[in-house]
Amino acid sequence: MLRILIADDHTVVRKGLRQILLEEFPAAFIEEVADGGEMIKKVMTDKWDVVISDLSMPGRSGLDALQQIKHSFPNLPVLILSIHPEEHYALRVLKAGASGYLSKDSASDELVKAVQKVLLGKKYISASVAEKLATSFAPDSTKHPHELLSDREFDVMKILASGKSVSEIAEMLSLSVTTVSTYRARVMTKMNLKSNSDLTKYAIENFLI
Amino acid sequence: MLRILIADDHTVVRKGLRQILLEEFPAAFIEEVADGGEMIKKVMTDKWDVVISDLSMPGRSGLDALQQIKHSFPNLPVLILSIHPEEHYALRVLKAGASGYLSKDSASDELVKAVQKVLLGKKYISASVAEKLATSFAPDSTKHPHELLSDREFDVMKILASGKSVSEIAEMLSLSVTTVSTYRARVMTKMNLKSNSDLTKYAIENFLI
DNA sequence: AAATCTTGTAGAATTTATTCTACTCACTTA
DNA sequence: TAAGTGAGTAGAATAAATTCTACAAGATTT
Repeated sequence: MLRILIADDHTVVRKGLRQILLEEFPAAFIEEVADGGEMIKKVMTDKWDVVISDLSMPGRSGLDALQQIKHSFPNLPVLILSIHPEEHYALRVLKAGASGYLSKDSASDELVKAVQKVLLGKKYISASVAEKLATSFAPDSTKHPHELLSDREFDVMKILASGKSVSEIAEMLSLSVTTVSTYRARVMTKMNLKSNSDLTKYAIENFLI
Repeated sequence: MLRILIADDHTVVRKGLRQILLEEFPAAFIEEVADGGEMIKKVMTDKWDVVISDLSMPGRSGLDALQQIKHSFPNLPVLILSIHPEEHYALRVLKAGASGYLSKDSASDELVKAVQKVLLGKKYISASVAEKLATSFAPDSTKHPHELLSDREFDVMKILASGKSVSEIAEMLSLSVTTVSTYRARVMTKMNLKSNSDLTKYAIENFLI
């Protein structure tokens, strides 16, 4: 019998997952837990065919729990679910040993497909994650993206992240605005971001400001 | 027969809600829609006893749709669901005419209780929302600058903080770019900030994004 | 009831930012 | 050593954002 463990702190989401899975696998035995700690416990005591876990749960996070599970049961497939768009976490999650990463707004059939795939021991990789994966083979991809920046680019990046406008920066550094814009464009390409606010988020997360 | 309309862009959440409601109201007729526009359409064409809607959906937001619904059907109870903790949105949502505000991590029985209550024409107010309500009558209730913003301004502020450009927002909300710029200017004045990155910082610090 | 403020909306004119291209100089690499 | 690459810099053309103004509908205050 197919045994599926669901871990998510939202009751609504657990019920929804259960429902979707039961429609496809009517004979499955499905159990639900609400946080990472319980998930670990269940994984240790019972046998499962697949675990579907939220990434961000109270207490021990999904990622943390994932690593621990993988340590004890390297062959147990774990699908990670998240409210975050794929681009931010997918890589990190796959590197930690997950068999797939799905954002919570995926359609039901995507979930079902993913489960079927990982049950065969394969990985489930969506198109956008695949792309991300491909670029991650670039030679210097182990560094933090901001380490790719040249000095001037890095300067401009930090000042932008702090909230200054392109023309203020041009004034501060005695450069043409177009020069600053060029730096900005290069920064955005290298760091794979779009807006100044993305920069601010990045800088905050990485303690650059 | 009890007729319930569910609006949420996440399939998983819709299924979960349906499941929880069916357990309590086995005879209920439940329909699902995935965005604010569809919700409006359904509300206009059919008769419902209660609407349960997500707050943040693509396209027309839940708040926006709520106001339109309340305009046409002042007596149709609408329960608003959100992933955000109650304190930030509850007041705004209730003021817009919702019958209750629940965060998505509420337990199933809280949802059921809320539905039962609003079906009687009453409001569902959780303890923490009640407290918030009470303090909102205190004279000094403008601690957080963002509470000064109008609904539209608040919408735009959040989207800006998340990194979207003015023109993307205009597109998303079907407004002129100049309108969005006007909102932005008003937001900046009211919150006494200068750049979009300042907004991002603010939003991160105040858990709005 | 009248006067005043707030909100939602946008146009015209203007300011700012971006793109695309390009040039020089230093530094690698075949 | 010749050729290619990356960094620092801008200009012209274009695109995006802002400002200032305005107006109607509601809400609030006097």
